[in-house]
Amino acid sequence: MSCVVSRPARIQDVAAAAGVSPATVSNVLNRPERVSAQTAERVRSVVAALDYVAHPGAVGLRNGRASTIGIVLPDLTNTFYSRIARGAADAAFEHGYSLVLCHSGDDPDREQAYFSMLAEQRAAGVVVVPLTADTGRLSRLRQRGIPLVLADRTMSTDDGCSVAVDDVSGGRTAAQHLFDGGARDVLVVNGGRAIRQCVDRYQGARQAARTRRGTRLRQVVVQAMTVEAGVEAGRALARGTDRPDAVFCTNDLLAVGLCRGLLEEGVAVPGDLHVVGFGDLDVASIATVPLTTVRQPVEELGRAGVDLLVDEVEAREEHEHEARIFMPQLVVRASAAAPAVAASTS
Amino acid sequence: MSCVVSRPARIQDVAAAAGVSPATVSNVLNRPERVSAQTAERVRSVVAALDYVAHPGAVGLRNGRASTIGIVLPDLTNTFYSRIARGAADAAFEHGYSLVLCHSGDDPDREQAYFSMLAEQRAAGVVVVPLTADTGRLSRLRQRGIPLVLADRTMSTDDGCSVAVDDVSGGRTAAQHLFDGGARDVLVVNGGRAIRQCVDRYQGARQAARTRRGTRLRQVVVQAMTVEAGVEAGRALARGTDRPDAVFCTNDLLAVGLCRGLLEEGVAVPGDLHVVGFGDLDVASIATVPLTTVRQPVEELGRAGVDLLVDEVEAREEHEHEARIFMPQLVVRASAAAPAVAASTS
DNA sequence: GGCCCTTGTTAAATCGTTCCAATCTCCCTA
DNA sequence: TAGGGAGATTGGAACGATTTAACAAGGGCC
Repeated sequence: MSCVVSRPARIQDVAAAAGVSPATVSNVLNRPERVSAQTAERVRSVVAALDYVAHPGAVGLRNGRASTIGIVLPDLTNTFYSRIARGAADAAFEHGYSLVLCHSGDDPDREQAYFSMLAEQRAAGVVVVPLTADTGRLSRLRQRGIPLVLADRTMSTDDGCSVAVDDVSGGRTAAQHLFDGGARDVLVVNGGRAIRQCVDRYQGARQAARTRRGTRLRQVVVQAMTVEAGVEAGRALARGTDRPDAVFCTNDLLAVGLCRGLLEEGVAVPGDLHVVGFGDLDVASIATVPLTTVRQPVEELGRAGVDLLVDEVEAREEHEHEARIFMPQLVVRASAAAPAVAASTS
Repeated sequence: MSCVVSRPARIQDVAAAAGVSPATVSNVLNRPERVSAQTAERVRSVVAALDYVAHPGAVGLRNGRASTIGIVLPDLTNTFYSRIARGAADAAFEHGYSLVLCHSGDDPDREQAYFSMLAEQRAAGVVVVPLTADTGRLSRLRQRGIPLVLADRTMSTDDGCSVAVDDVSGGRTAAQHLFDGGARDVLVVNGGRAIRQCVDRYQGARQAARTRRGTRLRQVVVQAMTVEAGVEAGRALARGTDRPDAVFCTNDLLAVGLCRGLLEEGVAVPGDLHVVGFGDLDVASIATVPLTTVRQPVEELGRAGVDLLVDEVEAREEHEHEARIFMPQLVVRASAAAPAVAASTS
């Protein structure tokens, strides 16, 4: 077998072929203004002919910084995180960085090991969805001179950029839709107080309720945010008295379960009761009763994280830290009807 | 603000502190047998004290190969691929490689661009789920001296390693379960002939049918492998005459839809009809009728891909290309009952 | 004509490792 | 005691780029 391995061209090869020094080639590529027009032209044609591309490793070594961005995620299996990864991958590709995937699997030690690894390879920066709110480990990275962007968490803009979804707004949107559909008495089926997202979403719903006179907002907290918990809540609701007009479940699994529990007990969705979920998981669109829910621009989170990072790395002085907040959007499906043509708006 | 950026230790710092040359430090770390026990001891303690770790970029430059593995995937949004990524990330972490995430988004040009990028940075190797069967672009990578492992596709072991799931076995397992449950007349609801997986799964089902006397296996091909198509198939089935005892849907979306279509028309699952799906998507476990289905060890695919790659890179001569095939497993849930205690087996 | 300034180009140092070949030590043997 | 050899250590040249400082060459000015 003829197995000719063609060595990629080095800067010296280009220099020799163009009859200039390596320094000039580097100048043509990086600071064209320092080089005469005809030299530049000649060099460029050789670059094209030899298909020359600078070796990123060598550049990284010399510049003290690799053209690499790390993304540290708790769990790739969760579509929320894999969608962040997807957005980050797109943005990194567009900016010409390579993205190092770090999946910590909910293990703080492994997360820490990834931080060290990224520091060792002098990554240009890191986008991280941290496992815990403990900022100590994060700031150590920053001390090593590696810029950091927080995703799905916020932080003071003194310390760096962050990107997140506005859960309060999401909760408000969901509740508003129910009220606009004619509901007066809305129940929020919510996860525990310890989960920031749950607290925010409920707070948003309360805001919506406050602006409508004569409405009522109740809350019930479930043990787990799973389909099973939703089924149980649905059954309880169907059997109980004082049933609300509509339910806002703070995630889609709960909502799917709730619908199922209600249907089992003969309560029709959306006939007897409107239901809104949160998250727009795949299951929302394919559920028996397609779910009206709130979609988060998750890919945008990853994308913006990388954008901000690249800005920080490349603009250096001019860069200003920023906390970018994304607004979720309502996706209307069958489980909660479109707003009746309300008298108030037209 | 006191912003002391502590420079990481270099090999020279270690050498100086231990009173030896950089070469000796390198030897201690890479070829301990060449160095006396006491020197090694001294150097090692300094390494620990200074927290020294070799700069991967410099190592890569010197060795002509970075400690980086690329993973090229069509679409991170698809859990099949993100689970591959997860397995690959775990394995890469264990082997001490960093994993560069390349999401081609079903765009061949972008896939090609990633190949070039990985070649430029002298990646140690690439795990790829290729968009097309066109091996030209792949072999070009190999010509650049970069080992390649194919995932979810097979190739001649002359050209490299590959990892895949045995869809024939999966189809057989699914059908066997139905026959073991007492079915004599099984319908396969399948995707198009153009999809390799569909063909294989059906073939497996046929094998299972052949080994049982007095059984019948039919097939119906649907336009798309979606819930909607499944619903339609379910309704048609319920209304039609000559209804089978059991149905094997070659993916879970079809199966979920089928169950729904059947139930709408008053056919009970598993009461009147057993249903088996394929894939074990999230939706399988949370569907109204929890789905008996076939689980593929997808994470193992990514994990094994990286393992094989690392073996090829590190064992060099001794490495033998390998086509590793993984066996899917049946997950029994409600939609198809556990086998009756058959007279034949006991 | 000598001096200085500008413009374009380049030699050489540097980044942090690895590895080959050379050197140095020490001990054993003749 | 000189010579030889084994074992441990080290100097220095890569690897492939960037960048600083220096150097020619040409032009304007006194």
